[in-house]
Formats: sequence, C-alpha cells, structure tokens
Amino acid sequence: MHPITITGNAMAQTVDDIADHMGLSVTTIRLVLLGKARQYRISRATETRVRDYIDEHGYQINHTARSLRLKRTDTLALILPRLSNHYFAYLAELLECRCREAGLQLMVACCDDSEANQQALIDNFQQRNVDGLFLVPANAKLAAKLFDNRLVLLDRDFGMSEYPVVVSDNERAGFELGQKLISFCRQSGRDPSILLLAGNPFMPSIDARTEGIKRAVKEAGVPRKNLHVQQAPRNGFSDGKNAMHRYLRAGQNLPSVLVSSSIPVFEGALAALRAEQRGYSCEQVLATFDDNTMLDFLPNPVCSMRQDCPHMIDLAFAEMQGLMTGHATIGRHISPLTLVARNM
Amino acid sequence: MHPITITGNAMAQTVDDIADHMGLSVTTIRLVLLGKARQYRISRATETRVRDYIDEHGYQINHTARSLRLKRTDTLALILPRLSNHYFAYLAELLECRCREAGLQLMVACCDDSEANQQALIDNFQQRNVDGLFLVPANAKLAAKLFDNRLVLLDRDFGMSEYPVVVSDNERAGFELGQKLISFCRQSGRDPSILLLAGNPFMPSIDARTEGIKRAVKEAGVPRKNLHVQQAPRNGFSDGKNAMHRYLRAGQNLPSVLVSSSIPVFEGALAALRAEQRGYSCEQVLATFDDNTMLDFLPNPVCSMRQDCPHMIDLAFAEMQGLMTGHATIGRHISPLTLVARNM
DNA sequence: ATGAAAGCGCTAACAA
DNA sequence: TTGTTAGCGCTTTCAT
Repeated sequence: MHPITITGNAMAQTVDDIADHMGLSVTTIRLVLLGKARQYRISRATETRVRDYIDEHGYQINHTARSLRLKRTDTLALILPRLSNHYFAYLAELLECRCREAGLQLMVACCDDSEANQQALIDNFQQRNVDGLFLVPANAKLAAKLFDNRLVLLDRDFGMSEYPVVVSDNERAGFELGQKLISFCRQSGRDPSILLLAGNPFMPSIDARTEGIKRAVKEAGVPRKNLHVQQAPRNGFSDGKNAMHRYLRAGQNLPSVLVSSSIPVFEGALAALRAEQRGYSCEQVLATFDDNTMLDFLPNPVCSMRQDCPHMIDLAFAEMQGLMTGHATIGRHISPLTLVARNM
Repeated sequence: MHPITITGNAMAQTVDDIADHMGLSVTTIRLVLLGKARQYRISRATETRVRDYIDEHGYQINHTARSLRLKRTDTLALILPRLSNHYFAYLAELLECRCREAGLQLMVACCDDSEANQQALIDNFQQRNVDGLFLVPANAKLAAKLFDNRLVLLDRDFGMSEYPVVVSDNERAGFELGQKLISFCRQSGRDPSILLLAGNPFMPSIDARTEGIKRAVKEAGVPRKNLHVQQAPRNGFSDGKNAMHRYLRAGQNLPSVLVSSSIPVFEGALAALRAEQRGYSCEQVLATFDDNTMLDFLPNPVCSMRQDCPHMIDLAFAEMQGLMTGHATIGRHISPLTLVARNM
C-alpha cells in the first residue's frame, strides 16, 4: 500500500517502488526523471504516464544512497572559531550562499579556537565524506592530504601549509592604519602616541596587524616608546577588557590613540574605560581592525580597517572549485582592506 | 577505549578491506571496533591483533553508508533568515554546539526570508534525510508532517502550526519596554511621546512588540496620538534608515523617545538621524529590541530588551529530542526577555 | 568464538 | 525502447 502524499511531503518513495507500481523498470523511470526521455527514445505515452504519476505521488531522491554510490556528497564544510563574531558569521553567510548556488550544501561548525575541537570536527567531516573543507585554522599543525587535498584555509596564514590560503593583507592594513592615525595626530596638533591592545599573538593575522603598526610608527619617525603594546592572550571581549584594566591600573595615562586588534577586544577595552570613568573623552582617538555599523555611534574620531569578505569568499570558493575539478591553482591569496574613517 | 582516529591520510579503508587483509570476517572486526569483543568472547589474541592493525593503518567509518543502512543521518538542519544578524548567528552557534554535544551535526542555511528559498532548502534537507529541522519560518504556510514531524519552529509564532515552537515573549517585552520608557520620561520631566520604527508587520515577533508598546501606552494613560508608528516593509538597515528619513521629511519633530523593533532597524534609524544632523542630541532617549555591546557606546539614555538565546536553544533542543525519542511534548514555549538600561 | 549473506536506494554498465 | 544487475560500505540476522 502506498499512502497518498502531497508534493514536497512524499513519504520516502524509491525509484524501485515507482517502477513496481507502474509495471516499468527503474531505468525507464530514471530516464524521464533525468529528462533524458527523448534522447533515449522513451515513448511519448510512457513518459507522460511517468510524469503524471510523479506529479501526483511525488518523489524525492535519496541523497544518502546517491552519495554512497557516487562517492560524492555534494557537501562542503566550514570550520571557524565562532559565529557570534560578526566577521566570521558574515564569512559563513557568504560562503553558504555561494555553495548553495553551486548546488553544494555547506556545513558550518564552530571550534572555539580549540585544537581538540578542531581535530574532532575534521574527523567528523571526514567520516561524513564531505567533498571539501574550508578551515579557519586554530593552529599551525595540520595533517597533509586531508580531504584528498580539497582543503582551503581562510583568514589565517600559518605559513606552513601545502594548502591554498585566503587571507587579508593584515600587515599592510596595520601599516596604513598606523600612518593614518599618526598623520591625523600631527594634523590635529597631538603628539602621536599609541596604545595597541593586541589579541592572541600566535594568530598570524593578529600578529601581522601588530607588525604593520610597528612599521608605520618606525617609518613615521615616531619614537618607539610612544607605542605601547598591551598584550592579551586571546581575542575576546574579556581579553580587551582585562588588558585595558591592566594598563590603566599600572597608572599610565591614555595616549592620543587607542587601537585594538579586533572588534571584541575593542568592545572590551571601551567597557573597561567606561568602568574606570577616566580620561575617556570624545576627543580620544579610537581605532580597530574589522568594521561595524555601531562604530558610527561613537562621538570620537574613529578609524577602522574593513576586510573585504565577499572578495575573500569569492577567492576561497574559486580555489575550492579548482581543487574539485582538478585545475588546481594552489595559491596564496591576499585580499586588501579598506580604511574607514569617522569624525576625522 | 579504542582510538579510531587516524593520523595522516589513510585512504578510506573499509571494514571489508581490513577483514580481507587480516584473513578475518567483518563481524570479528566490527565487534572489536564496537568494543564488544569481550562480550562476544572474541579471543584475546584476535582482539589485540585487530587493535594493533587499526592503530597502525587507521579506520574512519563511512558515515554515508551507515546512514543509508540505518535510515538515520545523525544530522539536523537549521534554516534562518541570515547569519549577518547577530541574534540569529548567536542562536546558530548555540544550537550547533548543543547538537554536537549530542553527537549530531547541524547544517545551517540562510533563506533571506524568502519563501522560495525556504522551500528549496526544506526540499534539499528532506532529500539529504536530515533527522530533524529547526526553522525560523519565513511565512505562515507550511506543509504538515514534514520530516516525519521532527520540526521545531524558532523565533516566530505564526500561530497556525501543529509543530512545537519556541519564541520570546515579545508582547510582554514591548509592554515592559513601553512602561520603562514612559516612567523614565515622567521622572525626568519629559512629556512621554514615542516614535516606533516598526519592521515587517507580518512577522509575528515584530507585530507582538508593537502591540506590547501600544498596550503600555494605553495603560499608562498616554494619549494615543503621542505614539507614532512609522512602518517599514522589512527588518533591515535600509528599512530603518528609509523609515526615519520619511518621518523627518514629513517635517515632524522628534518625540522624547525613539524605539525600533530590532537592531538593524535601529542602526539604520540612527544613520538617518546623523545624516540629517537634526534634533539628535545626547538627551534623546533611544530604545530597541535585541541587545548589543555596542549600545554601551552611545552617550544617550538607551534601553534594550535582550532575548535569552541560551534558554531558547535549550528549549528547542529538548523539544527536538522529545520528537526524536517519541516522547513528544509538543508545546509552545515562551521565553522571557531582560530589560537592559544604559545611562538612565 | 567467528563467518556469511541480505539489503538500505541509488547509478552505470550491459542486455535484450 | 525498455529491463536486469552489480555494486557503494555498512548493520543485522542467522549459521556455523
């Protein structure tokens, strides 16, 4: 007995079921399903009969069975630190959409920058036979030949890998940001001095940003002692907050510019500043990497470096397509950032 | 415990391969793989031999084959409007994590509130045999019996469904927010008047927020004309911006309080205000649904209603587990919000 | 204590 | 024009 079903809601009917019920063979059914009926000269009558039957009873292919047979799941995966960070969430949204347009489905998972979580997820995705993996790596160590080499690294370049990688040009961004801040100080009659709240220094992107700023300071002839780097262990809100508190409690005065290596650190730093009620005027120059609409709300001069997420995803996806079709153009892509200045 | 992970790149080995290579049967291999060796009195020697072989050569189960056999994919799906909205991204992060803890993998997809996209995604996930679906519905129409009824609705209650649903108590939140704003006005000697920038009115959550505010206005004895509702078609940045521009260009003065129905609308509205350089002082009372750290940065009195995402995800996941184990407690869950007041 | 075999639903190669 | 069959790798049931 076959229950009457509504389109889009068919109780898993198989091609065999349909063939049996219609007294035809699976091949016949499949050919009209694939639209190859004409090509293989299936009779007009049969085709119509099959069409009607399917229109009425519905049919949804069993993708699991297809995958097993074809050794291909039409599924890609993305592992990133967290989705609650807008930058990563935006990357995920863009990539998921891009994949879907290409008939692939994306699985997104968060590893919270934990090496163990990352490894567990990699294993999991291997077992699930995903066709390829996009990875924001939590660390430098990565086995070779994973996913039959269909692996694209994103956002962080640990420099060790035989995998293609797409990152922002963080060193240059740091340099340009530093330049802009220093020149703004000079134009507005302030002595250029910078406090940099730097997140996890083992992250290549964070480190590059720091280095870029250092270079700007050096090339602009600002005394090195005018750049204070307050180091935080990671890149979160609490890291920024704690780092700022430490700085303030060391009794130091606020420099003319406050820069942070990413948005969560920035938010934490401002929270600490507000809590201490000290020296946080509308004149204080602020800067951060990554951008956010909410920065518009600050009365201060604010400068941020925006990463080009759509561009990065385009590059990463193209790289993956290359790997999947064999035209491997294994490459290192470096995407430029854009400086966004507010109230300055 | 038996480590089944591999280091390096063992080319997908099957249980059959291993059995062949070792001159044993698949059953034997499987029994030690499952840790049932003792139980089924497999000889100590055989067990060790198998263990060693696997430790050396590695083995990753083929999840696709397993799924086909068991008619179960250990995969759940989540369809939501977009990930670039922090609220949805946070929900996704929490849910993905929760699922993973339970040995399930989550597939996240964005439908951009398009009915067509949503339907395509539902079909796709059906074909992929996901065990259950979490859905932030884009519209009221939904086929019955989807996913063998393992469907949990999130964030929006269209009120028509036979599926369990988890939402925030938006009407009450609107009411409490309205109360707070009105009493603050009265305390600080302002005449209570409210401009509400309301997003897509066909979204139950948005509508409930509006209704809550209306009720507060009414019960507080504020003249109805002191509540101006500026309607926007959707819930995005541009919607807020356009709505605010329309309001200002109609030549109206800013009321004592400006409320928006969600964060993107709020951001858009503030952008418009800043663009028009008009009447936007630090005294202007602001309010919005949903919360965001960046609201801390505003010098104004700001009030927001924070949804309890962890709680909502707990409820939704528990509901899904109920559906999957047959203890269906089909229910409607309404999660309370928290008022967050800044500078007031 | 271990082995053999059926079958999940699909695709592709080969028959008729 | 249409039909038959052999797997994909796993789990389960039934035989040794």
